[in-house]
Amino acid sequence: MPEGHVLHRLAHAVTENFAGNEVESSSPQGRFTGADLLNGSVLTGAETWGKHLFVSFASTQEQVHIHLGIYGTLRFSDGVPPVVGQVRWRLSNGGHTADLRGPAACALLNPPEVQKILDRLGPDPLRADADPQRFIDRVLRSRAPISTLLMDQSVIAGTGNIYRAEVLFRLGIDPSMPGRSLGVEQAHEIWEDMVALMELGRERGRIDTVRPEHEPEAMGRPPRVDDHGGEVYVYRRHGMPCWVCGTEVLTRVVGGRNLFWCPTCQAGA
DNA sequence: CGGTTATGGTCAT
DNA sequence: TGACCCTAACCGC
Repeated sequence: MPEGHVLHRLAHAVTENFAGNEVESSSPQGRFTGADLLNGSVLTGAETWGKHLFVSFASTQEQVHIHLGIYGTLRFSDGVPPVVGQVRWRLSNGGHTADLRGPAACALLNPPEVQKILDRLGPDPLRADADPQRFIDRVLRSRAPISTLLMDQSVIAGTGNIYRAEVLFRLGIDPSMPGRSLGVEQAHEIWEDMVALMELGRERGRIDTVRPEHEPEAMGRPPRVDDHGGEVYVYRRHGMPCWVCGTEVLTRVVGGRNLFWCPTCQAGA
């Protein structure tokens, strides 16, 4: 259940748990054929671009490419627990074990294949080497609605359905506004807010987007109860009153995904 | 137990 | 735009 902040945390966790270690690698489910080739190799590290995770080994130039898709998970546990359910890839050093389930992608790729994936990705707000100008330029030139652009990984990599809805709310931007009708200033604000929110998400492991004055304690309201975790303004709050103005939060399917917004706070330019 | 849903993406039309 | 891929959790019957 991952937006980019989760993948960055996972890269860190893989590195922390296994870097420098000879690892046992297997595919209990049998669908990751490269797993056996890596068994006994020394894992050297893991890195994330957008929602893509790459794991490196000392024995080969090839990297394991992982994309979790909408419901993939990578979970860590102590020791070596019995395999439960569909485990695509199991990585272990005896002391710690990581189980990958339900990924959209898990494959051993050579450097050109890795590069091909990276070439498709826009700047990642969580990477120090990200170039915000690439994002700004794409947005200001596009006729597509900003809500669509924020889900386009070639425009901005790592952002997903929660962050797009929340950033647009926080900046009071109508989701249907074409990218090119936004101001340069606004485009910069979107990037900066995305960086701030995703850094917080990476730190906490959950998505919190509510400003201090709208937090449960400040407003005397109960905390948000939703299994995605985190305090948010509009994501999955359709039919409920906006915490800022009281208007009913709306939802609509945009590009096959549920978009949420407040028609009053995000009334447009 | 079956239907629904999910922070995603690709491919065909 | 729609079909389809991947897995688990949750809900109502």
